[in-house]
Amino acid sequence: MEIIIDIEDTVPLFTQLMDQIKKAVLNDQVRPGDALPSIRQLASDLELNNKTVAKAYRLLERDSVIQTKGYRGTFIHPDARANSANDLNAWILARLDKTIGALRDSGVTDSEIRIAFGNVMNNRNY
Amino acid sequence: MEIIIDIEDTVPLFTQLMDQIKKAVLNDQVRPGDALPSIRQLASDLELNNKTVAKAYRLLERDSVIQTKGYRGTFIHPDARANSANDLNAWILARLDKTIGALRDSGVTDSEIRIAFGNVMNNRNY
DNA sequence: ATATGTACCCTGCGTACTAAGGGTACATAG
DNA sequence: CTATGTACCCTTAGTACGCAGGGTACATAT
Repeated sequence: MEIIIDIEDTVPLFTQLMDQIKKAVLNDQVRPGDALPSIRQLASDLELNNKTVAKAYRLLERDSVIQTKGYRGTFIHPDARANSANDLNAWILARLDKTIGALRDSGVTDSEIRIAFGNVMNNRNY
Repeated sequence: MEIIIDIEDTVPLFTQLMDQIKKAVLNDQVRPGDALPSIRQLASDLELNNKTVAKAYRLLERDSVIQTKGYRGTFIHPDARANSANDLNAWILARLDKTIGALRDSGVTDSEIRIAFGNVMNNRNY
């Protein structure tokens, strides 16, 4: 599995990393159970910050593409193939688009939507 | 109808203005058909910018609390009482809270929600 | 000429977020 | 002692938005 990070790309580094790991899974370049480099190792190889790699790993684990086993390292998830094909962001977008579209159709301004959104995100639900 | 604007208040000026006009409607201090001051006149009286008053009027008209009749001026809407009792922002908040709560419950991070939200608001639905 | 709502240009200030990095520390298990 | 993931602390740069104001202009109708 060869990973290439382009720091000039507008795509965030952690996203580039996630995308390439998922791509490697889909292309059978890595298979369930295979070990991945440690966070620190990969960060060193790619000249990235530990936190950037850790972020990508954390999200990939949430999406069940990889599995971290504490001090034993990180491995490809048994269901990695199926889960790598999921486009979570597209799903989020569709859900939000539906709600926001309904608000806009009701004459609510974008400004009002943004303010209400900010309140919800900060748990100030009033 | 007496309107008092507190520029020290954290509540936005146009919101204070909207609130007080709606309150005057609910208290029967103004009635459907009554004329309101012109935008420029009210801005001058309250020492506000024309655009601030215009913004409040625009939103109040959208909410059918007032009616603007072009060069003839602005008047209280026939259904002003009922429409002044509506809390649009609470309704927006409830709609968004439902969608966002579902996303959060699915493990989506706030960061991801915010980014997707930004894309939807900018009609970059991809 | 005057007054109406409305639309557009521009500014400034405050706020809040993402992305990314630097550093330190911890419990775990070998 | 070493390596694992993880959790904090901090900073920096870039971006985007709300609110408010200043100014100019327009078609409308009296």
